[in-house]
Amino acid sequence: MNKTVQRTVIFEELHGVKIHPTADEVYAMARKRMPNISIATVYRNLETMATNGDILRLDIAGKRRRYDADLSKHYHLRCRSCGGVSDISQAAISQVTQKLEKLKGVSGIEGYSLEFRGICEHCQNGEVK
Amino acid sequence: MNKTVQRTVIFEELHGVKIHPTADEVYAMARKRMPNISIATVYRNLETMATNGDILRLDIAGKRRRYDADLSKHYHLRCRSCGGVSDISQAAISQVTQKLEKLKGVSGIEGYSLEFRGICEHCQNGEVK
DNA sequence: ATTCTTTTTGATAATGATTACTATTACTAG
DNA sequence: CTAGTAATAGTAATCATTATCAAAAAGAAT
Ligand SMILES: [Mn+2]
Ligand SMILES: [Mn+2]
Ligand SMILES: [Zn+2]
Ligand SMILES: [Zn+2]
Repeated sequence: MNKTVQRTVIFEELHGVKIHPTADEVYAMARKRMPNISIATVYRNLETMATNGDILRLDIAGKRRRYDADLSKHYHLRCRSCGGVSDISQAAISQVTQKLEKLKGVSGIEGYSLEFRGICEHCQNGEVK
Repeated sequence: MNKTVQRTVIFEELHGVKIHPTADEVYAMARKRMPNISIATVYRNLETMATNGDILRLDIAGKRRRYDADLSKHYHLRCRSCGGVSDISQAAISQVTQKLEKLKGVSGIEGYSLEFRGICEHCQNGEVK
């Protein structure tokens, strides 16, 4: 992992925002400091950083991929209208959801999805799919 | 919503399997009964049925979209290795997860994702993004 | 500092899933 | 049956992401 100006700019720009930007949005931010940076460089580095655990990759439900420089454990609220992502702290999550159920009209929260990840029975047994 | 043979075939094929197929997989199944059916027809009808609430659309984490004819409330296990989806009943879910944490080696479950859906503060206030 | 080796970049092409388009065909009400 | 509407087959377009690759930059070794 060599140090490059591009890498630094991408990392810093991602750290400077709270909007959980897409690659395109990071690209737009980076271009202001580095007009010749390539969109491919942005995609490539965001993926590398995410793989290395330096940033979070937010892969959700058919929408564009977003990235998060905040590595602390927390949850996200995705807006059905604008597609944006905002944070929900882990500490607040259970309290919030219980209260939200009772406070109608105060919040737009409409539901949540729970997805388990792992290795299925077939793969555990080495069967071909 | 007219009745068409294609619609019936797609619906029946989806009901006949437990694998939560992708559009491609439904297409492959449907072709056996109707060799000239178009992939576009499969995509179109699966989307329409999902929108109408006749089937479930399983949009998960950057993977291909899958569909489920089982409308009962239940959860899914997605395999990291093959990408397949299998069911977890709602009744079993909390018991299972607690027990799985203690039974190492017996299950491949490695984590889960929780995503909230709703309208964010900005959109609730009618602000442009 | 100079050369060599490896990594990274920028530009662009390719990919792959989904969606859009359109002329033709199938439904369905009357 | 016929007119009017909806759906289909075939294919093109879209769009986010990946892949490719020659040129440039970074790091290591002299
Ligand atoms: Mn976050
Ligand atoms: Mn299911
Ligand atoms: Zn919003
Ligand atoms: Zn599997």
